Amino acid sequence: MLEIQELRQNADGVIEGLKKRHFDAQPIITELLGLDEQWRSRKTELEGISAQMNQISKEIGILFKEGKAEEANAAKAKTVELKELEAKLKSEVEELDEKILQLMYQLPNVPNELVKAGKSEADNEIVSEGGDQREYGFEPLPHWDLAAKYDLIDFELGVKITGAGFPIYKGKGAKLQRALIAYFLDKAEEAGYQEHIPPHVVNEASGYGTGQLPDKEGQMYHCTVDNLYLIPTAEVPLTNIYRDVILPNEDFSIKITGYTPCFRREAGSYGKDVRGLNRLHQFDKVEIVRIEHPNNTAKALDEMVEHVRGLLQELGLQYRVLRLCGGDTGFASAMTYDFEVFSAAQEKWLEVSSVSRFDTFQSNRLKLRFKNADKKTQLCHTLNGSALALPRIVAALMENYQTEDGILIPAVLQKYTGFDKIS
RNA sequence: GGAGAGGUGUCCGAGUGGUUGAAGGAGCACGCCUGGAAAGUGUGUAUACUGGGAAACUGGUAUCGAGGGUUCGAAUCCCUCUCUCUCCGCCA
Repeated sequence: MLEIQELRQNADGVIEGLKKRHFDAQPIITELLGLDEQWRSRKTELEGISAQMNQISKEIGILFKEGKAEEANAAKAKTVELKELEAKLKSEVEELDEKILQLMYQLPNVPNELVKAGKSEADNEIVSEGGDQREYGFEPLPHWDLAAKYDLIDFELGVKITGAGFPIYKGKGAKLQRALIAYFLDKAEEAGYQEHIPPHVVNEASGYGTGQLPDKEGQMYHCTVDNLYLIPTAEVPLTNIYRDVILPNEDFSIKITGYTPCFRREAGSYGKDVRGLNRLHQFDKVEIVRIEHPNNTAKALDEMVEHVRGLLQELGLQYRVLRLCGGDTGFASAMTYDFEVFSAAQEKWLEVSSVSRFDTFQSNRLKLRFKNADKKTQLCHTLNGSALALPRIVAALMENYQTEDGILIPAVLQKYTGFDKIS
């Protein structure tokens, strides 16, 4: 959520910035500022009345203490009218509050200055590329065929147990998952991220904290009996660790990581790119999360991008890094880098990581702050990224490392898998 | 799941209707004291919104788990929810 102060002081800047998303904020912000002005005047009025009420109550207390019951009762009569007025103003203020909040929820984050305007993924900028395209010398199989051929992943069995999008990994397929998770976590730890194993279900407050609620409710599985949500990403529990936290000084840099399964309903996305591992309802991911002083955000983002790049390089995958254009950048993000690996067998790029800076957009909701040099509280910046999401990495590894008689395991993973080839 | 006890500031802990944003203590910060330190001593020590002020600062409002209610007035009384602890039951 944007900061209302920012809108008051720099409405034009926000409107201009949001144009890069092809988002016309003008009408919302105009309405918002009007409501805000009303809100402030009502609020001032209300507080004046409350002050009077408090004063009278105090006096009544003193009168009773002095035994002047009659005067006290007379004073009580004065409050009747004030009380009515107070109630009326209070409900008006609350109503305005709610309207303002609903409008605030509709405004996405303002893109960073480096972000180019654009409508869709077609406008994303490729900022770097690495790795070589694989030459096969035979007709490569897509991963779903390889999964069947070597009995690594059983999609149909998953359908029987749960439904589409919940595959069952078997044998070396399962071991490969475990190896990747361990490898990613070890690399994150090496880079200074502290490992956490968070809950895989979260409460409503956490959903609001990172912005999944109220809007993206349909994306999450909801356990209605207990009103808990299955996490769509570790970002939710990991970032919410710092909900309602005020860090004591400005000397901080928090780096945490965690592996979790992720659950996404993906409602309405059937039929497109859903084959095999490309889009699942449950998948594994190692996430990295940072909480930074605003001065350090740009550097932190670069470090995260380099971290992910390092993983893809070690895995020997052909990849490219995209800086998303305004229109493709997530609602809460100020700037996002996507990582894609090339699948020669599917002849397309697969998104395997997304690294974003949110600046104060999340921390405003989370009430995550620090004490600055002036002893004032100030919002922290949050960042997060996948390092990495497993399914498409698995798909790319299987496809790119296939030979005619098996699938090779990249050198960095062999100590985790215990085998160097699947055949 | 059943029964009971509780949730007060950074922490401990008072407080059962009235100048209580909240005693007291600890911790922390700054000052005094000291050759230096300890001890001692003084002051300060929540968050948000809003008004005034260039700022230091200052007026107001709200906040004692959350939300409602009673009352001129609620940390204190009533209701709902939630969390923690103890006992019983169940159980990996």
